[in-house]
Amino acid sequence: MIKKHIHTEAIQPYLKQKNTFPCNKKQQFILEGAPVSGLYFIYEGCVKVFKQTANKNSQIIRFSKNGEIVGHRGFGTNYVYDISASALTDSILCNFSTDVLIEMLHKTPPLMFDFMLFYADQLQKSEANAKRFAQMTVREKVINGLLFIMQKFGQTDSFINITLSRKDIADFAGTSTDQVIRVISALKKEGLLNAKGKRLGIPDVEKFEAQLKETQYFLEG
DNA sequence: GCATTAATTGGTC
DNA sequence: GACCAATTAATGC
Repeated sequence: MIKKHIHTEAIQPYLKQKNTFPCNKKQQFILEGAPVSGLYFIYEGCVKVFKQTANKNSQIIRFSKNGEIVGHRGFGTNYVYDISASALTDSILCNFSTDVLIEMLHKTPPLMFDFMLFYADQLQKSEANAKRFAQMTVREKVINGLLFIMQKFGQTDSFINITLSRKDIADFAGTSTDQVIRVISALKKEGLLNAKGKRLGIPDVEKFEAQLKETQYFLEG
């Protein structure tokens, strides 16, 4: 979204004010409850956005990859971040301070417009999301989650282009690590899933999708 | 290579 | 389906 505008004349001065820094795998760069420090653009890599829940569990809200932004919810009226974010792979991030961002948006209406579309889209997805979670079986949650991850990060040679821990998959699908492992090994036995160590892959997407009953569309996008 | 983490399996409630 | 314990595999240094 920012990328699309990156060559327009008007925003060049602001781009100089961004702070680019590397973020290694597992490193957390947004802490829930911490004061907002602007918005992050993912220049390279993959990132997860999550929320801590009561015990020691967490819920993964969404994944982001290069070209996308994180921390946009802290922008505007919020004083502190209501989510945490950490890198899933070694990444390169750009931080735009809230001030710079505001000015940039004011001076660049097309960018502002794209931001608006982005927010509207996010809202729509999160509403669609909320409905569908409760009545899914564990197996369906896991299948659904894996499908989404595959769709988002893509697959080469029948293996998904990212390696997530079983815990991350569980946090995303809304189950426990135990359950994820059990579903995965069942799917493996059924020949619906490739698994080599931590790497997973879907050999036959159609067959895999067919495991989901009726009204199941993907999470997010 | 060793030490720490993560994955997996099996069992109990 | 949640929780725990024991074993084994993967990973970091």
